[in-house]
Amino acid sequence: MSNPPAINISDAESHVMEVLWRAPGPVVAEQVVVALSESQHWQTATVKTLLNRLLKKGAIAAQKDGRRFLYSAILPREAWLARESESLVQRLFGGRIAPLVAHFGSRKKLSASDIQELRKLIDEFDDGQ
Amino acid sequence: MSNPPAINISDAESHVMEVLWRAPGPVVAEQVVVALSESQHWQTATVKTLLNRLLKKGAIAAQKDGRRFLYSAILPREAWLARESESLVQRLFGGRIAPLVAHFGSRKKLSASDIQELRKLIDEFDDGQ
DNA sequence: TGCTATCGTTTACAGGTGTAATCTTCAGGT
DNA sequence: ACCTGAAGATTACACCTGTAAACGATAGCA
Repeated sequence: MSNPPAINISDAESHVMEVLWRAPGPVVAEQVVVALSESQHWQTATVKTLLNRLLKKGAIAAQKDGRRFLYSAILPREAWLARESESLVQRLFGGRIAPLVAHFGSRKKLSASDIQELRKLIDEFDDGQ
Repeated sequence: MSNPPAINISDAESHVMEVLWRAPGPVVAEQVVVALSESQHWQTATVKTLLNRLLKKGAIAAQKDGRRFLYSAILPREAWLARESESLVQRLFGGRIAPLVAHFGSRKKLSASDIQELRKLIDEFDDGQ
């Protein structure tokens, strides 16, 4: 108990994080803008704001490289996924995923290969312990 | 295409909605306060603010009953669950639930009975089509 | 050495949220 | 016919978000 204060990533910020997570190494602001130019079309200024907010939150780090900065993620994507998904499953389905899966299934969101994949997973869990 | 504008429910608001969804019929504000007094300990005024915001958003309805109002949900819980869970699965796992399930599994969040339940579900989906 | 293109920094600004306090109205009791 | 207490309505207010524009510093070119 008494975890580190828990960093909150807003929706817009998460797009920036995704770029940093995917990048093989530290990136400069402009690279983020370019990487996002397809999905989001944000001004450079917008991305810079987001980078600064993430910095302030401690989700990313910046190291000076001459006149500009190289940004890299500190918060691991895994940790973020864990918090986000667990909190949603908690809020919406009382903490159990089966109802979530049921929900998806009943809305015909599952293809045959999804089902196959799920079955494999479950088999693994099962003999996993 | 061109769905109704999509009602957004904030976190605090969702607790109020849960009360309305659970209630067998319309309820007055004070009942909501009481119902929430365990989990949240909000002042009556806070709950009223939330009820009004939900009204303005069209998520709930109010019918006059003497000097007070009876509130009831308009937005179906099902619709809300659908939007919320699909958007999270989209954002976090590219729209597929298998990785979400894998995630939970790898974090040892699944009990034996969870696994059993999941397996049953999947079997159903499978011959369901 | 002065100008400009480029970075980062600061400021902006409206709308949503969490969390109420305060104001207004009116039904019911004295 | 008042007063009071409960309901709803209005106002508050700080922080977070989305989305930038404006400002300031400075490295490199002319």
